[in-house]
Amino acid sequence: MKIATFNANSLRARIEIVTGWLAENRPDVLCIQETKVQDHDFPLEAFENSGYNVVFRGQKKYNGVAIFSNSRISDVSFGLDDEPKDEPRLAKAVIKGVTIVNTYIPQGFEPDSEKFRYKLDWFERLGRYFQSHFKPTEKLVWLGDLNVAPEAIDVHSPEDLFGHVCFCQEVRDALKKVLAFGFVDVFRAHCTEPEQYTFWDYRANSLRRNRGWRLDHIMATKPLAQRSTACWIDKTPRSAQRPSDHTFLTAQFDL
DNA sequence: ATGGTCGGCAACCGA
Repeated sequence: MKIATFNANSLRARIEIVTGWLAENRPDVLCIQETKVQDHDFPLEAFENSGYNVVFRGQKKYNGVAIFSNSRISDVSFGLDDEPKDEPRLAKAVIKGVTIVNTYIPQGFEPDSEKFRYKLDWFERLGRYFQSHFKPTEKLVWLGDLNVAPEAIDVHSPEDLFGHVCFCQEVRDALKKVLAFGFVDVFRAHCTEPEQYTFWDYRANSLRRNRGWRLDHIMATKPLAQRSTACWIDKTPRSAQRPSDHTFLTAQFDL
């Protein structure tokens, strides 16, 4: 079973990238973040002949999540339990007996901002969400744009970025606390190499200089992680009309 | 050098 994640930064702007990648790679599940489309404008027609079902929740301009699958999608819900639920940031579903939680975690703006406090709270609330709905012994995947680089190896310049909202100690501790539920970082379980990035800022020519970050993740509970056989990063083709600043991250499970 | 570039969507916000 192949499970993948991609931050689209507008699904409509990158529809050919997504349909093309699906056709070529045929994952069982593809989770998307930052669809940036309201539900009544979701580009369903583009996927009509793709062989994929899709569930989604969006809003105007920002955020938005979607789950694609070539199998039946059941037990669908959106958002955290308490207010603000942030439905366009969390999609949950069960596919082939695996529970999928697809999140677009708030980016956090700057360390001294209200938005960063909101981000840290979001991790706390997500930790409670996992505790109250699931057990670490079940087949559960938490994936998406988590907006955290877990370790120094996961950013291009750890010394320079230590105060950043996606790398500072507070946010890494917040991530660790959620992972303590019983999640394994599937990519790192298979690859310990440095410079394995999933995101490059559009600004400052960061892709050319490989000034990247590993912010997109596939976390799996131990029983599931033990069955993972590979995990890899596909860069979106820069030759595409509209390339993306994020990659497709895929995990393969022997299920 | 504390900038830069995208996307949405119509003046800036968010990343």
